[in-house]
Amino acid sequence: VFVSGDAGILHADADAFYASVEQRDDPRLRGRPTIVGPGVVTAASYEARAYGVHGGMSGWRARRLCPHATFVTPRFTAYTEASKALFEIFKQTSPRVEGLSMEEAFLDVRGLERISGAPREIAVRLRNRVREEVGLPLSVGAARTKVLAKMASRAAKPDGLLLIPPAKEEAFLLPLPVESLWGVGRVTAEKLHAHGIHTVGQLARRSEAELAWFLGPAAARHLHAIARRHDPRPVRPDRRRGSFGSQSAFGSSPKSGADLDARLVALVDRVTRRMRSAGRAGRTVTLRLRFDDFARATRSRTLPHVTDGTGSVLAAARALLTAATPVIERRGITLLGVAVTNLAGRGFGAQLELPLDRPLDAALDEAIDEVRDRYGPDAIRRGAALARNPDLSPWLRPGEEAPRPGS
DNA sequence: TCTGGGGTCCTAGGACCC
DNA sequence: TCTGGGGTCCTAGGACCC
Repeated sequence: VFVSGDAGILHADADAFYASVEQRDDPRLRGRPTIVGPGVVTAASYEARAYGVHGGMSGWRARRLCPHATFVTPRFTAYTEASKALFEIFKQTSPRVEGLSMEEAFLDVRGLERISGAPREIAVRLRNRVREEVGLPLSVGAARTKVLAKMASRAAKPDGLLLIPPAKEEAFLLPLPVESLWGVGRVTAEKLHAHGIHTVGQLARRSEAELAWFLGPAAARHLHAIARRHDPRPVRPDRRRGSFGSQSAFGSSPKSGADLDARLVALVDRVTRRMRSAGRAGRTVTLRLRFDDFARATRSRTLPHVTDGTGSVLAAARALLTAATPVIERRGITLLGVAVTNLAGRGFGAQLELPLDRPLDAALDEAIDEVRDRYGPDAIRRGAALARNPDLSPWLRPGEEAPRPGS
């Protein structure tokens, strides 16, 4: 017996997104190795990946590996358009869509079988629609949890579909190397290897307390759970971003103070422009630095008021840059970045229609359940604190007074 | 692996409060 | 001047992801 809820979370991911858009728009590129981004590879088509080219690689290295590849300069407006079209179809497929980036999202399709069919049918239709209406290849993973769905779509690539029924979860997951787990990178993999843990199966046999000794409590809890196929995180449709940032890298030749200030002004302008068009404002300004030896540092200041204004963000960023001048002169600078975090308007909510014949209490209980379901068991406590205290920073508007520290 | 640009989440220490 | 137990907020760094 196969119940749809058993593999009702889809992870949909457009393959080699930027490169696929380029191949779609220029027929000459189809079937040929295509690399987006001179300088650094931002995307490589699967034809180019066959030669060992991958994202993040320097352009000259990619050229050496695959000399006959076509190099294309990125066209971000085209990618933004394609992303919109993609998400339009995602949202028509399920009311619960959580975007992870321009080209990938989780879709909760549980409970849709009477309307749309079983997860596999939904996934097949989704892939067809994206191919026909957007012209892009889409890989889809379907499983009971987010992690499994994400890893299934990765295994399905390129242009594939993989559904993992609950009975097959262990066979799929346990033999995999730990580094293939979503969230395990180089550092964590090395730590696990040092403790004799190489496969997910070996990880699943260790206790959380043991892992916590060398991974820290949060990573231990997370990895312990997902190795045992526990992942209760719901698909969250209305997540809002937590920061706006912009950075630019430049060569290691000496930079004058005036050069740096000009760059700073441009960065702040970009960031605050984007904030204003998104209708967001924040309180913490972070200056990001990278030195000649590629070491990084950040300097940040939290303002008493949220702001989206070029002037106030620039003033804070300038003060941080001035304070950092001795370090910059000593070590040399190769990257400057500005970010605004601590954004207002990060709350939790659920709206329900309230039929006139329903008692308010029942509807309220239902709304509370819905919030708990969407945002986690902790959300009510956090949300209640916000609701009781209108002065808390997340709901401040630009210019409103923020609470003093300690309140 | 000689390194772009945009993000998320977690950890740890310290100042400060009752 | 030795010091309990429970908190909040800010800063800086780091791992990880696309």
